[in-house]
Amino acid sequence: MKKNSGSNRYDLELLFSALADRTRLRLLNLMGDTEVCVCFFVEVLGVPQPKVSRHLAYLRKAGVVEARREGKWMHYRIIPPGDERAARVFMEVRAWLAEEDQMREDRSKLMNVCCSPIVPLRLMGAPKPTRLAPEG
Amino acid sequence: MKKNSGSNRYDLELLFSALADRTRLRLLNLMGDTEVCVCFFVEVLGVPQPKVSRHLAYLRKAGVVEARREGKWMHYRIIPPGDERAARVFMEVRAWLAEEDQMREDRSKLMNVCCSPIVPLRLMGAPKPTRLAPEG
DNA sequence: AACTCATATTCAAAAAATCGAATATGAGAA
DNA sequence: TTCTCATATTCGATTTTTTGAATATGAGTT
Repeated sequence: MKKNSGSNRYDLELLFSALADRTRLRLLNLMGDTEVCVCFFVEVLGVPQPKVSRHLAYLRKAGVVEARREGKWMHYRIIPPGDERAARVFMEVRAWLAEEDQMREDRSKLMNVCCSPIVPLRLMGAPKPTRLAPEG
Repeated sequence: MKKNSGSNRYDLELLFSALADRTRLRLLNLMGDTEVCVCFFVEVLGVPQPKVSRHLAYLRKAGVVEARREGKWMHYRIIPPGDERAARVFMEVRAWLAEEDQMREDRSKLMNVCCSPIVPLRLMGAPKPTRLAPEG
């Protein structure tokens, strides 16, 4: 991955590189405005766990998500960029994302997986996605 | 370069891949709302001509710029995406771009090069950047 | 036709990104 | 401590992207 040059406030290419990959876009879309446990990403996207982990690390290094540990589980959430311009772009991108068919499907799959009474083996006892407090 | 999958209206990754490169961002920034001749890109960015040409081709394939021939010169201009979401993101990105130091420098260098009475050899007789008509 | 000039393309090498497979880490349970 | 489970990281291989150098194209000029 590219390094953040740090010359200006926010690295444009770093952000766009982060957004230039389907798996990472799907991860961001799933986070939406909730904090999501890694195991749900693996379940919903149906990709190998190390792959999910690697892409989450990429997003972390790009500064767009943050992780929180809870026991053995890790929760990821989006952190909007501090820079105003960057934040606006990022917001628009997420709104755009949300309209794509695959992204819609992913979100409804997440809904099913976490709200259904029949829980997949993999997710027994996993902490469900929790809506984040509106910023303020 | 990635291919446009065509499933949905506009390919997100294709756009972000196009934006995930310094040279291409600088080219877009220089175009702003004017049509610019390739020779000016070469002069202002100070990079080899084939490199400029290749990146312009990339932007063309990504559908964000269009070329117009005028004799032996080629003019490039930005074409905002047809999709409303995409257009908004793209607009925000350009506004953000314009605030970066390097981008500012590039633009002022372009100003100097095309308005100064002392024209570099390379640009003798080259058609100057022309402001595009406001869309409508 | 031949020549010049601006731009585009090809080519092979270098650099970077991505991947699956295996392994490491680190927290809780026993 | 050892064991298990969720997640992270490393490894080497594959694929993709980017590059400089050389060459091709294509329009005007002579």
